[in-house]
Amino acid sequence: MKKVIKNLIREALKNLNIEDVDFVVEHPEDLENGDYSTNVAMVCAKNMGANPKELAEKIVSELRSNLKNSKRFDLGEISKIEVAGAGFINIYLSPKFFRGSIEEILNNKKFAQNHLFSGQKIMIEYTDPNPFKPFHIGHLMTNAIGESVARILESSGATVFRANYQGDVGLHVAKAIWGLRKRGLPNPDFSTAAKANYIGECYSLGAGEYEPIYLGDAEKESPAKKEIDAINKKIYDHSDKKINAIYDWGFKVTMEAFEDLYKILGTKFDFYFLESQMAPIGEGIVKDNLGKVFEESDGAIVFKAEKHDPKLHTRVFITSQNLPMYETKELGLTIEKFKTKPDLDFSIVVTANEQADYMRVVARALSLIYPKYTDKMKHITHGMMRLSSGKMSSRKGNVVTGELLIRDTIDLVSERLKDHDWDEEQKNKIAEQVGVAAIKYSILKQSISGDIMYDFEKSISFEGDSGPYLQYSYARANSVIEKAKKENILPDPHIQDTPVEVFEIEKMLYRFPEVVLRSASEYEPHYIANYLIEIARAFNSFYGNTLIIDITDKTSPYKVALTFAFSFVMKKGLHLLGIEAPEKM
RNA sequence: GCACCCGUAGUGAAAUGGAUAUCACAACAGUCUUCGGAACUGUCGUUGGGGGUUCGAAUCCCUCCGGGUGCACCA
Repeated sequence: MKKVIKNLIREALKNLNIEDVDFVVEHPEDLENGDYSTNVAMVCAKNMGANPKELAEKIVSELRSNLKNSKRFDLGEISKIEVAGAGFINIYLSPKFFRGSIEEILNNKKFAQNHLFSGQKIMIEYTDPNPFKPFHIGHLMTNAIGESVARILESSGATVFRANYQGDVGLHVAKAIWGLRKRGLPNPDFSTAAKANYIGECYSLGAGEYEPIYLGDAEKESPAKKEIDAINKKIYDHSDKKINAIYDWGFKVTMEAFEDLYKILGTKFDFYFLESQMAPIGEGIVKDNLGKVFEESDGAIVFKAEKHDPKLHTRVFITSQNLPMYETKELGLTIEKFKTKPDLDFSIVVTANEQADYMRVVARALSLIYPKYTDKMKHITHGMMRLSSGKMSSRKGNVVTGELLIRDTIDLVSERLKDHDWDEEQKNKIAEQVGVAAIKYSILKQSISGDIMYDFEKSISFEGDSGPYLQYSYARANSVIEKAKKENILPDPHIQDTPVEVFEIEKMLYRFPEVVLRSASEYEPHYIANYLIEIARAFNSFYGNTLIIDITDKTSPYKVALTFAFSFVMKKGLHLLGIEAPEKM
């Protein structure tokens, strides 16, 4: 439709002998100002030194006569063209157009899909929790964003591979194992989640004890540090059977606990990469390029990125102790991804924005070594989940674990569901879906770059601008459809008897594909979240003010069709956010 | 200190350089005979300060103020 309007205007300009210009056709913020609006008159007037309003009137009368005469454009889909404000031309679509769009939504299974990434293979890495450490709400944020972006890309024609990258070795593991030896292993009867939680506590204990002891101005190495460093060495060289046993047990428990969470969250990873396996690959790359890209400095191997870009800085890749840093493992990881899927068009990594600068340095090093990957790496950074009381750190133990947040939220939902006489299993399933929706929506409703304040008191919302509100409106539409079936009123979008009024909801549903396209091109799920809130509000308003099911009403089949179209778009939209749409709640 | 990101009602957010800056929460006032009140209808209230570019600025540029993150052997 947008293209049709643009062409119409171009033709009008040609007839009026006005030079073609760049102009925009967009949806005005307020539906009062039409369905589409253009600034063409203002742009032309500026070039010609003319009065924008007068010019707009001229263009409009030309448009009107073209619409009447042209066989190409007289589709009866435009009902009104007006000049408004400082010289805007507002275009109002006709009921015929809206009714056609409802039919399109009902009949076209591929409605809402676009071809932005058609045929492309994309790997997206997100979540990245570390075994032996808690799954905190930052991981929840990365997971929600990564999963949503993955689904949006799929809906734009891409084949997406989901990847997870986990730190299975390193000091954090030694700290957790030190804590486990101090406190003993947990009760074997504990659930997987409780065991994982226990391991997280042991990690915090070890991390706390590892810190130096402060004595006035001086500081002293803690006795635990030596022990933890010794454990760390044994983990690397697998020399201690007892430690190996604890390691294998702890690794299995935490990975299983993560897997349980992914299931609740609706993520299924295709590939798992482990840091310990990336390290030797990265080391090989660094050593092969020593003297070319990397250089020695104070015994370490570094990359002086500022030589290539003054905004970048030097980073150590291999320490003076000959240990590979995270940077080196990241090199190995990227290469390994392209080795796993050689026909990958590009590879996306999703992390918090604190990693933005260092990723730029790594990407620079990589593109010097493998120029062919330069345009195939994309880093998406998001804001941080933060507490009112400063930065969250699993080292300090002041974390809200993701598992705890999910469980508490689900409990809240269960409380509200307890009066329904559905069976327990169904209730639990719905509570899970609604709880996850509340959490995910609170993350995805805003632009990914912003930080999210997590407030213990307010927690998660279920009303108004919330995930459950979206699900509620879907469930409501669904129950209307159920009732229509019973009354034997079949949805029919193209009957002659349609309501005189065009509802707000009709004016919004046809815009869904544009919203998805924009979300895909900017990697920003929040456009979809905002759009869904708008249509949910419009539908609830329609529902509240109109009787949909009414045998005596000839327009009832159309209203049922409209309800169908809404429920289709809502379900699809929720899916793109990684949120389930329960039939009832 | 240097680099990057960010300042929008009491709170959380939205807004391709476009119109009277949008939405929710909170607060206040209504709706409860129709299909699910996790709802609907209203009221209230906002672009950190100062310059500039533009027909037009929350948006672009400069500057000041305030916040966050990163900056050599952690991940």
